[in-house]
Amino acid sequence: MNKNPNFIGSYFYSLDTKNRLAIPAKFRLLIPNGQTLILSQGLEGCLELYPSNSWRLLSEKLENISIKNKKDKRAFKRILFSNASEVQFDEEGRVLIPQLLIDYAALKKDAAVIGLGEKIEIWAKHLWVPYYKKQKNLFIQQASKIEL
Amino acid sequence: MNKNPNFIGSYFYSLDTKNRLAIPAKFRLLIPNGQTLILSQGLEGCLELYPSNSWRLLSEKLENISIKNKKDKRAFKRILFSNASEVQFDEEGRVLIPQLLIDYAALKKDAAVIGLGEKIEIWAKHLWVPYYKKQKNLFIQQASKIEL
DNA sequence: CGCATGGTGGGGAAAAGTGGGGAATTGTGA
DNA sequence: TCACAATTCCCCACTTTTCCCCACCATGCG
Repeated sequence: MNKNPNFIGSYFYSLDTKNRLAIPAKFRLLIPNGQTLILSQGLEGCLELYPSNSWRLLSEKLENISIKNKKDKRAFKRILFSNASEVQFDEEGRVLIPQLLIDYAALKKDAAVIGLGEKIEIWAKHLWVPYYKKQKNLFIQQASKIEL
Repeated sequence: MNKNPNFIGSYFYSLDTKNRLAIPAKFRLLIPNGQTLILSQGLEGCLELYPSNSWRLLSEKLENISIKNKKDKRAFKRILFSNASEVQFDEEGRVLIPQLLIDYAALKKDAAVIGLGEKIEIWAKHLWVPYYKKQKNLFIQQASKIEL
């Protein structure tokens, strides 16, 4: 049951006035009932949503990174943890997004929810669309070099 | 039930005129009812708040730590313990912070409460914000090296 | 059509953070 | 021993946020 989830696909949903965002039913089916999720800042201005297992794996990985300096290591952990937040589904399968993370990701009404295997990314649609367009060409170039 | 707590996330609360500081409800839920907490000096000018279990773990760790100089070890322990203070929640989930520790952490009205797994750190906001900004870059450099 | 499912929206109760009054406690010095 | 001041603690009150619940509507499918 607790196999690694495999989130796939993109969905365009809307954030309501109470900062709630629906998570696709297909994704919810991959998450054990009642389990909490970790919502965190991602790279390129998106948010990352992890089942708590996956986040634990990630944070252990990050913590074992070789940072020589203990002081840097403490700083690293502080940033990692302070950017994250525990969230859970309401009865309708939505998640309440903390204001801090709304601001970070510049979320307005329209949001994109992207399945990326073990994690789910959440983008402001106005950021996702140009990013997608720009990267798509790059993707095609790269793909032609790669054997699939 | 008494599993290791796992405090996650950052909250910006305010210290009132009676030196009381709210602890996030999400954190309180992880602490058995009626349990006292240990508040002590942390590194980089913050305060550390431990559930008594975590505090016990910390002091055991401290015993086994290898500091060549025994004198340094004693000194470190003295500072840590002498400034530590037992605190408990009032009816509203707040904690009274002793004047000594207020001064140590340069706490003004605005405070940041950071969940770091087994412990909670408390920062003066005016210290946390620049610290956060500065360390975030290091974090991004490290994080972008990691594949998940 | 009729029913089930999935996303959206909102009312309202409950919880959470903030502030302060005032009693109880503690400590100090006369 | 007493008086006084400072501190701590127990309440209560107010505002905002969160959460439970229901209702609506579009879609898909037998």
